[in-house]
Amino acid sequence: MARYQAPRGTQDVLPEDQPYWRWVLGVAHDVAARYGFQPIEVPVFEETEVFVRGVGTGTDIVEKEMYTFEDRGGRSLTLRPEFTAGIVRAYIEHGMRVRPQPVKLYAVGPVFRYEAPQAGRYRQHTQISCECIGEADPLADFEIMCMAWDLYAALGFQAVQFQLNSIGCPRCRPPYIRDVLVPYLRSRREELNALDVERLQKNPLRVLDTKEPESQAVVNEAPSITAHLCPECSEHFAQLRFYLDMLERPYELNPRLVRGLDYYTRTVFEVTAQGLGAQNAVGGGGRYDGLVEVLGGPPTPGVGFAAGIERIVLALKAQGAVPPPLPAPQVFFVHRGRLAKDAAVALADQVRRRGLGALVAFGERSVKAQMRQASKAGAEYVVIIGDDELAHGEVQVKHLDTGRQEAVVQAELVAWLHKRLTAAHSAP
RNA sequence: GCGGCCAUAGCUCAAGGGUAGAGCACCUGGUUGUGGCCCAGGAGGUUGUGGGUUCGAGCCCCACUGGUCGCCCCA
Repeated sequence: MARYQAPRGTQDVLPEDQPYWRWVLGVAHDVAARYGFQPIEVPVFEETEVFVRGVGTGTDIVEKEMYTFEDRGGRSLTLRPEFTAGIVRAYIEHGMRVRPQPVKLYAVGPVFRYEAPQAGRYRQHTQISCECIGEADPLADFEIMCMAWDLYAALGFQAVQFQLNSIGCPRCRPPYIRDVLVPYLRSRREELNALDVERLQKNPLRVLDTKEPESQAVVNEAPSITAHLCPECSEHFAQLRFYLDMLERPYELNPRLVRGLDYYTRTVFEVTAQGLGAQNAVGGGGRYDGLVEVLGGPPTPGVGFAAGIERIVLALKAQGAVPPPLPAPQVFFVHRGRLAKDAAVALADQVRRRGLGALVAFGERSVKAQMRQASKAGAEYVVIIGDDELAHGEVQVKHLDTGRQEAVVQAELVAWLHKRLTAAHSAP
C-alpha cells in the first residue's frame, strides 16, 4: 500500500480518463466561444471576504465548507468554493463596466469545498463557469440556459432535465416569505419534519426544496413564489419562458427550486442527469442582480451558469459514451545494433520535425520485445533498422494493422510516412 | 457533521483462527532480426494504520485513516 494518498475528497485524473476530460473541455470551450464568452483566469484563492460577502453568510458554503487559511502576512484567504464571486471581483477591479456591456466571461478550473465526499462529490472538483455581467434582459438568461443545453447536447447527453424557477428580487421576495410562506408553513407546522421546522426558523425558503417525505404534502400545497412576484419579476420570468418555448428548449417548472447561494435573484435553474446516484446535478445557475453591488461595484445585473466536469464525465461513462481518442505517436523505431540505434534516433528526429509522432525503443532489447512495445504503444508503422538495412541505406517499414512490410530508402522515409499518415486522417 | 457497508499484488477477487493465492496487467524467453493469439518462466504483499484477544490473527474486538452508499448540501 502506498504510503501517501491523495487527500480525502481529491482525486487523480489518470491518462486513461483524460480523453473524457479533453472531450468535455473542448466542447465547453467551443460552445462558450459560440455564444461570445471570453476566457478569463482568476486566482484559486481570494480574500476570504470576497466569498463571505459574495456567496452569503447564511449559506452552507460560507458557514461550514470553505478552505480558509491565513498566509504568512496575516491575510485571511480562502480557496475558491465557486467561480462567480471571483469573476465579479475581477469585473469590478478591472473597471469592466466601461467595456461594451454585457461582459461575458467564462473560466474553468478547480473549486474547493470541505464536504463529506461521496459518489460525484469531491472536496476539489472542476467547474466551468460562465458569467454574463451587465445585462438584465431575460434574453441573457435564455442564452445562458440555451448554452448549457447546447453543452450537454453536444456531448450526446441522454435525459438531461432542466428545472426552472424564479425566486424574485429584494422587492418581492421578502414580503412573500414574511407574509405568505412563513404564515402558511406555521399553520401546518405540525405536519413538518423536525429538520424543516428548524429550517423554517433559519431559512424558510429552503423548506420548499426539502426532501423529507413527511413534509412533502405541506410543501406541495405551499403558495408558490411565482404567484407572488412583483410585476417586473413576473414579466421577466414570462419573457424567459417565452424564449425557451419558442426555441423548444425542454424544461420543467419547479416552484420549489431554491438554490443554496444567497446572491441569486429571479431566474434559478438546475440541470440533472442520470446515472449519478444521489448527486445528480451536473449544472446549475441563475441570475444575481445584486452581486456586483455587494462586492463594491455599481448596481449591475448578471446571470451565470456552472457545470461540474467530474459529474459530466461520470454521467458520460454511465451512458457508455466513447470519447475521441488522444493522439499518440504513430511511428515506432525498432533497431538492432549500435549503429542502427543511432540511425533510428536521427530518423525519429526527422519524423518529429515533420510534425509526426515518433518513438524509439530504449535499451537494446530483442527485436521481438521491441515489436511488442510498438504494438502496445498503438503505433501504426514500425520502422525496423538493422545491419542489412544500414548497408543498403534502407529501412523496413511494417504496417501493424495489415502486417505488410516493405523496404523504404532512408532518405525518403520521412516523406513516405508523412504521405501515408496525413492522407489517412484527412479522409472523412 | 451523522448513519450503513467496505479495505488482501498495479487492477478484479480467493484464502473454515494454523506457512498468503488466482485471473488480468507488467517483464523475459519459446534459437540466429518481427507485434497481437498461444505456451513457459519471472518480478510484484510487513493483508490500509495502530492497538488488543489468542500458543497462533488476513480472519475476532477497538480506534484511526481512506473508500463507498445514504442524510445534509450541491456541481
